[in-house]
Amino acid sequence: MPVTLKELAARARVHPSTISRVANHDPSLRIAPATRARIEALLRETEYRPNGIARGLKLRQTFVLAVVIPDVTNPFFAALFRGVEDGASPLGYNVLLCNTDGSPERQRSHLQSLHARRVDGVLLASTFLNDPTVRWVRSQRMPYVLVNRFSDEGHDPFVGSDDLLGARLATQHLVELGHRRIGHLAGKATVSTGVLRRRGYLAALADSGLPPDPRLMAESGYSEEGGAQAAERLLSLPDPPTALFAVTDMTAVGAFGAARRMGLRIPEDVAIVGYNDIPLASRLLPGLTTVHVPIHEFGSAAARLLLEQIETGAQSRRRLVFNPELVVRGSTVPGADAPAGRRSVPAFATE
Amino acid sequence: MPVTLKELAARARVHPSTISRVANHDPSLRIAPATRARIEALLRETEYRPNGIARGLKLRQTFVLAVVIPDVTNPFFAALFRGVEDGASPLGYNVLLCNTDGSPERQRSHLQSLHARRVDGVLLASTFLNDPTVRWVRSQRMPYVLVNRFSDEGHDPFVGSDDLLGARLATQHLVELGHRRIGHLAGKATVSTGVLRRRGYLAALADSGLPPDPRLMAESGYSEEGGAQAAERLLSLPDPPTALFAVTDMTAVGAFGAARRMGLRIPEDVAIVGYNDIPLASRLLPGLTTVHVPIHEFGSAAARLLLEQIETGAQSRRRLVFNPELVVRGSTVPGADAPAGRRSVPAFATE
DNA sequence: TTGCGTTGAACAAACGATTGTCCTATGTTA
DNA sequence: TAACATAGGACAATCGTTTGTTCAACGCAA
Repeated sequence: MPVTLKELAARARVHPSTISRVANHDPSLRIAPATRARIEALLRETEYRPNGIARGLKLRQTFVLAVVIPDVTNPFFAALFRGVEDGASPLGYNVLLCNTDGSPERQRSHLQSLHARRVDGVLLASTFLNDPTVRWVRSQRMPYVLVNRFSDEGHDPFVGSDDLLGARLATQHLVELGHRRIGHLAGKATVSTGVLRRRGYLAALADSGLPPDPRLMAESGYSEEGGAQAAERLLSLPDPPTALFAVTDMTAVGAFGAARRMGLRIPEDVAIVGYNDIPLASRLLPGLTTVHVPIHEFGSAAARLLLEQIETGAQSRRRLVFNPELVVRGSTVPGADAPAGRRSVPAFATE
Repeated sequence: MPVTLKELAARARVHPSTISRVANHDPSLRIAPATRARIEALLRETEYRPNGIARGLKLRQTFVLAVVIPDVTNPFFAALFRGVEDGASPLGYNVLLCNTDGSPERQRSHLQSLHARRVDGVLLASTFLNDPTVRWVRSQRMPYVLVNRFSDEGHDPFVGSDDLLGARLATQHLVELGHRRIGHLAGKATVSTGVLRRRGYLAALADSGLPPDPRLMAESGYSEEGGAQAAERLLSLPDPPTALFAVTDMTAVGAFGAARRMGLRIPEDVAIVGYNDIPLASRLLPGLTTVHVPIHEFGSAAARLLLEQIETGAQSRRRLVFNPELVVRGSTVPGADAPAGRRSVPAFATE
């Protein structure tokens, strides 16, 4: 059993509060040098650490954050988590990780659990548009930040990238390469990234005077499996697309597999563009052309935003939107593998 | 502010303890049906959830576990974590994730923090041989399980695979393919997997009457970067190896890159074998021949072992050792990509 | 000697929940 | 009617810290 204040107090023949004050370096404490020395020796000797639970109860602060994501097995979210931990850990916070697998129910139950545990704040990267769980979190006045996906435009503290722009860049790139039939492996209509990237795709087509073709858009979700199925559907069309813009790198990876199984060459038979620039993207053969976003910074910036709210005790509405950048690799341009190490800077920050 | 027992008690005109008993379905509680109904209605109406902190203080149980790993960005550890969460979450536990980046100091400070927080138990997958931190954890009588790596032979509850056997299978496979100069991208001598896999490699060579060549062994660590460097060193030898056994899939991935940059064909110029069978392994081109271990099950089994200790309150010494299986893919045998979906079963469990 | 300012700590009330024990009305039995 | 169960809750201690307040003893000046 770890040592308690009371036990130390008994050994030092002082009151527990005195030990507490010495341990916490209370500046308002007046104490005889000898007593202080005795107590400090005892603290060192016993390696006393205050019971975090009791401390949390009294201080109403647990120094625990939580990250809620669909699946840490997805490299995007793993990197995101690292960003959060790297941002929060040096300040003494520990971070809980909760996977939802895209289930609203699981998201909800995780958040209720986190709330009951009195975590100091939550980072949400698994939310839907108009998400009831987000409304619940708001109503509980529990500090939170939305990451990558938003829920209700402009209502929440948010860190992410300009999805519309990113998707536009990606699609534009394909247009400029001469593609006329460009397919889209789309995210869900219930998720902001799905909607915005689709919109960016359509906007780029419109810019170029290309007519949108509903048959060239297939909802793939965000998994490799979904990407493979959707890609197979599109590529089996009588008049198949010559290029695909996938809502996500993992989706694009699925498309890679599907194209390979169908005996199609990349990029000669079908060019593929992804989104996020996860590490895997540059390791594919050919490299995956994709839209780079600073994933790790999403996490650390979100952590900062969250900690800021926790410290000030005030709900923030700051939105940090990074500028996405196109990274051209071999999956669209033969032999054009880009050098690694790009960076993004915040495009703009409102409020 | 979330509602407290005291507030509910005031509203229901009963004592807080009564509310508590109703909320917890205390079987020994005798109460008038009307009162019970009134309280239950109140509980539902206010969506009362007991303050987890206060509860933890009283019950001396937090329902929080922690997973300590080098880096969740590594797919192996991401999958491991999922296994743990999937095993623990249904029982009401939340899981903290701590990354050490292989630093003993960070590992130590994380564990001290976790201990002060009174987490119910810890899963350690970042330990070294003869790790002082493990000894400290033991001395604190904090429930723990070592995963994948062990520290002091047979002293700790452990879940992992038979590294010696796995490495032997891998190397044997290369021998059987006719390779005579087989290099090893070795893990660290301070980590059990590093030592055992190296030993397995040497054992397989010995079995085949092949003399070990110190120049064919290069310490690569466990990162892709390290694997690339070590591979480049070996492949630049005047008399380079025709095959490489990498301590880890990520190391092998690094070797892939290095070989490619040197203009070597895989497997014609150099065959490569990895270890762990992370999802990435089957997506490489050619697919990576590797030693399959049930990563997700490592996590869930370890969680079970940990929870068992927590429930019984007894330190366990059970060791769960899974049987590794060789998965042959294109990186050793041209065009031989294995079907996905292998399974391992526990080879044996001691004590 | 009285009074006052300091010094050096002790006291005690939280923070919210859990749980063993005690108390007070009823109703029942002899 | 006295004695006694029993039902239905109230009481209070406790988990380990933190922190505002109080208090005894001492030194010093008047």
